[in-house]
Amino acid sequence: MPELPEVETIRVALDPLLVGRTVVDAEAHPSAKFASAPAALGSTITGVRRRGKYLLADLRTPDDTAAELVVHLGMTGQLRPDLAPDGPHVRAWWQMDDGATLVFRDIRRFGRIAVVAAGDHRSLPTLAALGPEPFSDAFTPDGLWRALARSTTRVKTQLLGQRVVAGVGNIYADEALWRAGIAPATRRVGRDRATRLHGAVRDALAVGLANGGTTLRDYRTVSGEPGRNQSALACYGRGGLPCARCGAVLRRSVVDGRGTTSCPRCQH
DNA sequence: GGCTGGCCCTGTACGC
DNA sequence: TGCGTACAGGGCCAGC
Repeated sequence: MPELPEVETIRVALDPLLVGRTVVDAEAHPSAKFASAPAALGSTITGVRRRGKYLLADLRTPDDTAAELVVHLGMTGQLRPDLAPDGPHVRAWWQMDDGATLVFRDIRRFGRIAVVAAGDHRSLPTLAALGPEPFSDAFTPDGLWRALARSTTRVKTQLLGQRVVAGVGNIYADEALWRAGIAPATRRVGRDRATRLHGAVRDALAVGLANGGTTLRDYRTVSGEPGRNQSALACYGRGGLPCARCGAVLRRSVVDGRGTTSCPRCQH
């Protein structure tokens, strides 16, 4: 499930392959989630950015206007130049003027593709309302505390909601809450705990980024390699195993419908 | 306006 | 071996 570290790893690899290239052919699955991919036809890619879990390719269209190709990888999405466009689970592809073809493969079809006018994210409400980037100056301990205090929703669900901070999914939410010593179902987070959580979010994401992302099943880098962060996880997916901090058995539970692992002793 | 829960989607694991 | 069922979960939306 690609979260910020996985999407950023993909972005870094795609940037040199795509910037300066013009899309000369494209095709998409008829589903409304993917059907607008060919709208990038004729456009030149001028940059590849990331916002939260969204990849944004800046486009200069044939009539010289600015647009964006927005890609969300969902749970099983991959962007690969080494896959055949007619292969299984391919939902879209774009052929570039250098002959390379970027293929979007998405087994479960939870991904999404949109071509929009630059900055016009009205058709993507989560992107439009995205919170601060976790490594930006806009993400502060005080801002996180205030954002969390505005709601009584469980802290893990708030992290997953993308509004208090962008780019955190189920894996890194569990990891960050474990690092901060906060129980995932907590509804009230005070200033001190928000400060701990702020650092923990950054730390968990930074480790994931340094390891090229977490591969549990489907995530692959642009070159098809798995990430290396799965062996660095302290909490997510380790239910039934001892907590690396206190030795208690990590507990598997469901928080607002999401599978969750936490330590019953050191996460309060 | 905030919150909750259901839906989408398909491969895998598991029980019978 | 084959079938049916549960489960995984990010984003969106309807309903309260």
